[in-house]
Amino acid sequence: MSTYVDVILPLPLKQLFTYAVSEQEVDEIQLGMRLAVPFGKTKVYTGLAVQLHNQKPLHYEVKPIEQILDEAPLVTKNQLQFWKWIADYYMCSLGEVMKTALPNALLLESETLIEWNKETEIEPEALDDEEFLLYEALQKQNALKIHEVMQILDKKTVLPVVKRMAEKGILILNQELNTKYKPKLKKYIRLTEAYSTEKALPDLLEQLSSTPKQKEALLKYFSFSAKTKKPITTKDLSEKADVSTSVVKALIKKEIFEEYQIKQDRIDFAIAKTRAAFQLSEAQQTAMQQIEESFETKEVCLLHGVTSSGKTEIYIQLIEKVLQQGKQVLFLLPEIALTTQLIKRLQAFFGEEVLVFHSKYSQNERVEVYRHVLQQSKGKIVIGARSSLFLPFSNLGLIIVDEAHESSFKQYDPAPRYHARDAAIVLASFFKTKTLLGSATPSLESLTNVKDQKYGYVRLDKRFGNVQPPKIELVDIKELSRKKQTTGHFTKPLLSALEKCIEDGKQAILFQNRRGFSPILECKTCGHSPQCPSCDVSLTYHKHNNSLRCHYCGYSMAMQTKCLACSSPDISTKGFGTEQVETELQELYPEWRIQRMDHDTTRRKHAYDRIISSFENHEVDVLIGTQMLTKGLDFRNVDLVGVMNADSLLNFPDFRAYERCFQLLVQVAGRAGRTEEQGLVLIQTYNPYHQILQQVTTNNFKLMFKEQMYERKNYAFPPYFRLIKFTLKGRDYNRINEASDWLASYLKQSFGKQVLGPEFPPVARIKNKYHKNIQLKIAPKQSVIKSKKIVQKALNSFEAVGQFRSIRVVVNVDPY
DNA sequence: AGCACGCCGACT
DNA sequence: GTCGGCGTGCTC
Repeated sequence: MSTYVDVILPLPLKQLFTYAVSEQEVDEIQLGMRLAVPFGKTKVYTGLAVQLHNQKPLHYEVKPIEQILDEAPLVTKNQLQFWKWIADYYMCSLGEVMKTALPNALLLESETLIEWNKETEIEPEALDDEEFLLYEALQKQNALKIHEVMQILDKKTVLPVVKRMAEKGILILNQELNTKYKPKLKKYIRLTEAYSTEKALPDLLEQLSSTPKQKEALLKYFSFSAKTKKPITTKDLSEKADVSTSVVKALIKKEIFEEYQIKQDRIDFAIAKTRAAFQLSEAQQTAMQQIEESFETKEVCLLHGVTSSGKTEIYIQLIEKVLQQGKQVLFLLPEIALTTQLIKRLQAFFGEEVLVFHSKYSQNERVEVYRHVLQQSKGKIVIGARSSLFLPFSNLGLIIVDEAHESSFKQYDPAPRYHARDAAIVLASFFKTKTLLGSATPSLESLTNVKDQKYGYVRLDKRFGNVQPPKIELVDIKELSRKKQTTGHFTKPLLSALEKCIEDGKQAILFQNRRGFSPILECKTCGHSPQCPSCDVSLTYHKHNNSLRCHYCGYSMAMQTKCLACSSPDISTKGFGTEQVETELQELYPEWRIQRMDHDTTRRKHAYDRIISSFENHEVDVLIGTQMLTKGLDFRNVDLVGVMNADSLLNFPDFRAYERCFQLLVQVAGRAGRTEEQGLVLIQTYNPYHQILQQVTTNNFKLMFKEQMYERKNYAFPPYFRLIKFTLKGRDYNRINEASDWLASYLKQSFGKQVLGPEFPPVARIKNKYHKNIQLKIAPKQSVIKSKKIVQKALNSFEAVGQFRSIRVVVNVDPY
């Protein structure tokens, strides 16, 4: 008989924890269920049962579990296997994976609630200041949480005070277990039991003969429920019977009707599917066949299709085939592309078979999607951001990763720092199924796998309906500026092209890869520029609220009119962002309708949709934006795309900068001319002869690949070598230096020259913590598993050094 | 991660 | 002299 259960706790701790279970509980517990368990002196956490056994732990007292939270497993065997792979490969704990994998509302956590002890008589005069403050607060509110007490008393260590009061019997402390998920309930009405038989009916009508409106409502109720067999709300009934709601309320009062509640879906499924038949073009059909052929021998296929080549139609056909086999489909997209047209198209076709899952959903909504997937009750197709990999699929038949080159598929913070594209392939293999990667600008990694015959490859290089690719031209800012043919940040060719475009009744997109007004403010007298007090960066000027802000920690201060160092009023700006582009253009053309789309203008939930649809409806002439513009948007009426400054993309201190610049520019260019007329793309730059920019204008993907691969090989970077990046963080500058030197030399014992650094990143201090990086390169011939074992050993030894306890090490496998 | 315990500087 | 800061260690 098993009497112990091992659980995963949603904490960054490596081990499992063992709890005692009673005989009765053993029968109820299945692996994959959640258990509420006590942890430490006060806390209760949600643990996940992963093993039942009867080996009594030797070195500690075992605590019993508190409660079983599920009636059936919430996490499947497949998921657990996937969690283990993620934890292993990305070098993090299972607890961290659990925290990412389960919707937050399923992870309850206990919270100490502080309540007034009503039994004890209190004389407010006898209380000290802090006690009185709490007394006052508890007059207004029944219960306080610890962090609320912290705010009221305005200090961090409140527990001594609270405990003292609890001992005196003034306060009661309660551990509140909050089951966070709350189903949404809606009130309906029905006949009470006394009247729900046929016999009671004549009696009832007789009783209501003197109240015609009530009788009318009752009759309408009968006809409605006979016809539809559906529940009805008070409001609906009163509308149907054309009486006021008070008439229905009166019937409730007479106990003829009663109210009851039904759980509601928060997510609207009321989308009718059309399955409008469409014909694939010849090119699409060939591509489709090639994909299916490649799936016969290979696990992964890369669909390399230029923008608007009609990849979506191919996806739809493939999904349809998988659905016919009764299997599930996972469709992964970068977060930002999720609110767009693609979803609408899939929903229009598949209707309520489509479930959407992304970060703008509330916690409760996510639980509902999770449960639908688990029970396979609704929606066989899940469209979601990277975290939807963790949904409880049981019967997956295909994974599609669209825009597979997107670096946002890599999670950066917190752990697990997984890459959704790579993890998707592993997940698919657990289900013995296939992965399709789609992109207009595939990553060098994926292309290398194609070259090595690991992936299949299908090319779609004709735009759908034979739309011509846009004409791409470079504009030399340096030369034009010498000839005085620039206005602000606009060159003359760009302005004339804009004018022509707007005159023709078309729309234009301007791309500037920086938000805000201008990144750096500089005093012309002394050269000082305002810095963030807790990070090593200059503050960015934001014009709309006249402030200076730090993009790292969010610190903000009012814009200064005088230099903070020398009080000179002569302040100038360096560099420029979307806000400044907007201002300049609006000043030049006051009559144009200009809209900005960046982090700042899309913060609210529907802001993004609103901007997109107003642009689609041609309520806007020029759209100015950051990267956000490049993600899968399909605008029909755009004739011109202008890139304000391509150089800012090239000058990143990162080995992927050129690749990324190429991808970004090709993606931006793809927004132009998606109808019959050929679009124009103008790229402003100081380096028109730069090889990458040349390759963009000639659309020379092959050359770019060849050259970049040569560089990667030369400098031993991915895809040839694998990378693991270590970031050490700590408040003490000297300590961080010592610690990083220690870890680097430890690693060098095994890896020699393959260890780079330690080195301070460009921004060495963020939120008052110093950062220092070490990079480990793993050669193609070296075993990744063995290397990771050595790394783990190094990290364990590092943690054992007492002096380094205050330093956190972040491990990032395959960093982006 | 959170939380308790324990050791030192800024105030009554 | 105490209170409250933070470094250290532990959690089944």
